[in-house]
Amino acid sequence: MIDRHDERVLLLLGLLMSQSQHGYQINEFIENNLGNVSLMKKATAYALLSRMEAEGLVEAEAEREGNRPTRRVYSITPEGVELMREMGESLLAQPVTILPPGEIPIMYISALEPEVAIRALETRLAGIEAQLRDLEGAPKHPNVFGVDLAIDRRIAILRADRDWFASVLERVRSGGIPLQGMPAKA
Amino acid sequence: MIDRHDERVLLLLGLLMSQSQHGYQINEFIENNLGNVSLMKKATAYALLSRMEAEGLVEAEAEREGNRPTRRVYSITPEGVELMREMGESLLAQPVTILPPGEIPIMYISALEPEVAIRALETRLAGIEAQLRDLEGAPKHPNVFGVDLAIDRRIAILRADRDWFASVLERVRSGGIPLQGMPAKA
DNA sequence: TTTTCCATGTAACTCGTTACATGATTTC
DNA sequence: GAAATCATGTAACGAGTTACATGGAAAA
Repeated sequence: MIDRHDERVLLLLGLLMSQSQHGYQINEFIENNLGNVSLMKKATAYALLSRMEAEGLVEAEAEREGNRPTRRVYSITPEGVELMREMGESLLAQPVTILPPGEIPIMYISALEPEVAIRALETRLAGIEAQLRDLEGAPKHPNVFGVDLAIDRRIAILRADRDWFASVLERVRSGGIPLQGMPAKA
Repeated sequence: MIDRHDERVLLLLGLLMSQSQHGYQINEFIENNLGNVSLMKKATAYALLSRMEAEGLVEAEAEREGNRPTRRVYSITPEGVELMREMGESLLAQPVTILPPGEIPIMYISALEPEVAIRALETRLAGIEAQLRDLEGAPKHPNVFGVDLAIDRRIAILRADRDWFASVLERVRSGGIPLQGMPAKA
């Protein structure tokens, strides 16, 4: 079972690999540049960083600039580099179960009235296309390792989803999927 | 923000729509037939059902067969039917953010040694193809509403993922994606 | 002068899972 | 006689999010 947790550790290690940073900085970067890749929140990042410090994956050095709040600048340790190497490989190799949200309402399409189903599917399609435009038009990060690559994958998946919904809509319109509405309670 | 929670309510309502059932029965059905669509666990189902009863979406009737443990047979109420109608439509219309797991290691592909990356990608591809075969060969549920439809969507998405990984592997092999391994720490 | 930015951290809460308790009964 | 099945439920735990506390500095 691999989950988001390991990926978050990997993400932090990777960010510290390119340069030593403090928590605030890391969180800003994630919010500003990686919104399409990770949803990790500030509190989680801070907590993970100090846990990783306890595990020896990173080490912190206090630093004060002017009289701004003291900041803890984290650097990756050799153990961290080693773990990143291992995780990078093993997580990449591991096929992940994509159980996309939104499967349940699909199961029950046939319980909807035809016009209702068609309207809902049209809305869904429009929404997916908006997401696609958003991703396709997202600012590029050519210098920041493979963010663009990761986004490219999301685009590929989204396109497949769009095409799938389009074909279902078509089938519903042409009566290929019989909709009977809600049957009376047994 | 729609999440898995609403979908679970919808799932339970839908299951009770086709027939009144008790918790154990529902859980068995999910485990045996809906493993590809929902991962909801027993304890969650039981808790949700009693919460839904408190909300008036379902009602329970105690029933004892022989001297087996008494079971609580749930039936959907008119309020439940109404909610299901609403949720079915709104959740279907709502585009969901697919933030597939596995994006982070992709970001860091370029930090791997070429042979390592290629090996990992090959493993990943093989794993995805295994998942695909598994889904494509999954037992059909022609009588159980749209399970097959939902699985069809997963297949479409998985195929896109497979193709994407295949093309990345190709690009890595041909040097289209430069891999430099881990840079020395700054 | 009030708001926003910097910077870290804690506390409360939500949601779901695992594991356990119970007790009779059929199966091995 | 031990183990799995039926049937429901509770308790403990884990992971992550929201919201808050703090306090100086810069910006509106």
